Amino acid sequence: MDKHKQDKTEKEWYEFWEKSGFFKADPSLSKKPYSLLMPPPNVNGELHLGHAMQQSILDALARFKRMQGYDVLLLPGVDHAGIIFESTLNKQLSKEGLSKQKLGYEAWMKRAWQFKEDVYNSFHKTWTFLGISADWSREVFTLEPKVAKATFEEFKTFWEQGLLYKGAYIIQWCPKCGTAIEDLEMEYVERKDQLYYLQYGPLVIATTRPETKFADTAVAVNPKDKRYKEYVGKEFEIQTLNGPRKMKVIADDAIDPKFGTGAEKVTPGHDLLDYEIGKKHDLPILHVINKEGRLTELAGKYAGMKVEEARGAMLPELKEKGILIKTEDYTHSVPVCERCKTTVQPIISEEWFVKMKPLAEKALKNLDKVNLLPKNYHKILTDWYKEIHDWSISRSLWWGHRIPVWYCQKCNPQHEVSKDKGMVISLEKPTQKCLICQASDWIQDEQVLDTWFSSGLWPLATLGWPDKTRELDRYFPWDFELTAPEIKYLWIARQIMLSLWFKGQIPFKNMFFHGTIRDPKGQKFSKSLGNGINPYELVETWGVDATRMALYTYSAPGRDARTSRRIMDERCKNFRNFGTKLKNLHRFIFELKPKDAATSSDFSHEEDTEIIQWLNGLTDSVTKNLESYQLHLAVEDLYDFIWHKFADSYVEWSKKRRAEAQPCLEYVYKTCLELLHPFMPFITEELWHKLPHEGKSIMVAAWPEAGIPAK
RNA sequence: GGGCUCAUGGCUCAGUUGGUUAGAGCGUUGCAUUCACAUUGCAAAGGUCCCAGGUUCGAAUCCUGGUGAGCCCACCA
Repeated sequence: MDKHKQDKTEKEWYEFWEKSGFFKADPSLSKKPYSLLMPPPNVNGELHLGHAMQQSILDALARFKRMQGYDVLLLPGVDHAGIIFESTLNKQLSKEGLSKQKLGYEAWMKRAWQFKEDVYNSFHKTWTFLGISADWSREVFTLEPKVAKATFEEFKTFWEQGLLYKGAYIIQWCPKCGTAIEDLEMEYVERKDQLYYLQYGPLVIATTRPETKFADTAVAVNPKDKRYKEYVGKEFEIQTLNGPRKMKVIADDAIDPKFGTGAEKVTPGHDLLDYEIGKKHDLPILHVINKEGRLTELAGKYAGMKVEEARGAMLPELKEKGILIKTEDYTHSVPVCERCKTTVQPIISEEWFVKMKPLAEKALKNLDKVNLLPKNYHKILTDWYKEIHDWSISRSLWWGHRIPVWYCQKCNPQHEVSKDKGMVISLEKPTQKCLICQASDWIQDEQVLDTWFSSGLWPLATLGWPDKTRELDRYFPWDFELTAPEIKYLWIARQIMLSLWFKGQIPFKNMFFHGTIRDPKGQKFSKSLGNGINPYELVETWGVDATRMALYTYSAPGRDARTSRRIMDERCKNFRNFGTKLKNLHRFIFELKPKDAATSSDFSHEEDTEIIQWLNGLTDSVTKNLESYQLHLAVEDLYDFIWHKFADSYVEWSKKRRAEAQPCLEYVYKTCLELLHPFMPFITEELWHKLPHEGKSIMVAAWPEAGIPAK
């Protein structure tokens, strides 16, 4: 062994693999395909420990299947992540004293693409140092033309099938992000507020939001509530800050008689429940909150104030006019934007929607064709599909796929949406004339599509759909896909619906939900809490292979993990030591090989038989556990075998018959490296190269099979 | 208000379809060391597998109830 030969660095090995073309899918007909789809991380911020685990899992499976002789496609990509991308970029801009408005569309877009490029490069660095063996030649970004084409097809098809509609509905609006968001993009925070009791004619109602009083159009009670029976259907004059107004008392089942006084003000313009009540009772809709979260002219002298500001400002007047009877402390959950934590305002806005019921029904019928891990996700998704509601797909952002709808300026200045209005569905500016008025003055819908509208097509768009490509034929449905649990509805449920709807097939055969890595208290890691662990630092301290191994120990499907930098260090250190063990074994077996070492053996010595039997057991269990995606078990078995059974037991025994045991030592050692390669790609490659071997790399060595080795 | 998941030695976690003295790593204690490896080896201590019932020849594992923790969903005015 040439001791002076410098070992390759991890970066050099990575380049060697990449240059050798080992990462590329090889659609030659002789090999069976195995496809894995990388969940595209958001181009925003850095990859965290969860990403590192997710991608290490993908990589282990890809390497395993490759060694088994499959044509493996591990397709990588990145998501443009509309809302969170804009919010991050705009935050950055505001630090420079800039803003979206100040820059204007063109300049902002330029900055956006630059920002995207920076994040992209940092992702690539992370992927490289983690050793991810993805086919980079097929990498996809969700804003590229390929995805635009697929998204357009999706939109157009929905339109033709009558599943798409646009209209003014009550939606959740984030004043800070300046866009509609979905329920799924909101979270609730507990807040201590006041419950205000207000006089409404003869009744007293309780509300946390007195500022919406300006937009009330009725008072409602429960029809079974005896206290108020006599008032129902009657109209009363009530005192408001803009003078007296007439208002009707209506009865609706949705009112909880136990809340407050049992009587409620109804504000159809700014409350989801009230909107429904308003629809049923044909109430007018008033707007007192605008899209910036400020009160409208309807609020008189309070117009222009922010919601919470106005609430405080109007209290003295309410009290003075005798409208405010009393206040109570009240703790409740307030909906905030998941991205920027701003209080969400329900308002009426013109948005696009997709009718989801038929898609959900199809998904329900086919869900059992997807192997969901852990399998209780079957019920979780089923329950969601059963109660699906329409998908609000428009966002008032710049970063995203523009809605491919063009309005005729001349005959449809209101941008109305209907088959007999001047509008065209088209990706590019239409060249034809308006069918209604013969003009050709087109203007595109200003909004962009929800990120998930394109991400939902990820399994299809990445393979070139709607074109009938060879890749789509060969790699779809995907053999394996994995994700974090928090996007099970936003992403997974939708991928299933969309694939079934457009392709008639499930998108993936195996769907793996990994757990969430949390801090010791069980909280999620987050930038704001500052409790994050940077995978970079772990890799720098302990090496990639050790870090990957530590992550695999947390990879049991559906299991959350609690950890800390200290615990990660502990685990990483352990596997770093394991790596050292491997190197020392190599030294013992190969560098200190006795001169009279046997060159062949029938492995009939009882110690040889024993270790080979154990090794066969290991091969079977690692193979089985990889095939059932239980990487944590495979890693445990490998560790136990190599350290305790092989090094501590067999190698010790072998010392008394060192020369004779050589073939068995070599055989067991080499097999171990191969079994370990999917998990610890770098060290196994480095050591394997120092062994007598056939082939260019352990990456393309054949996966071991249990059995008596050939003599 | 519904639903899901978890509860195993000081800490972080394994434990396949119920089957002999319940495992690992870290930590702790003792011993060893010119031996491939102190980034080591050997050994030891440490668990009524949350509680109470039930099914079974047999339960950490299955069922019921309870307690505690976490998560998800829902139009908490």
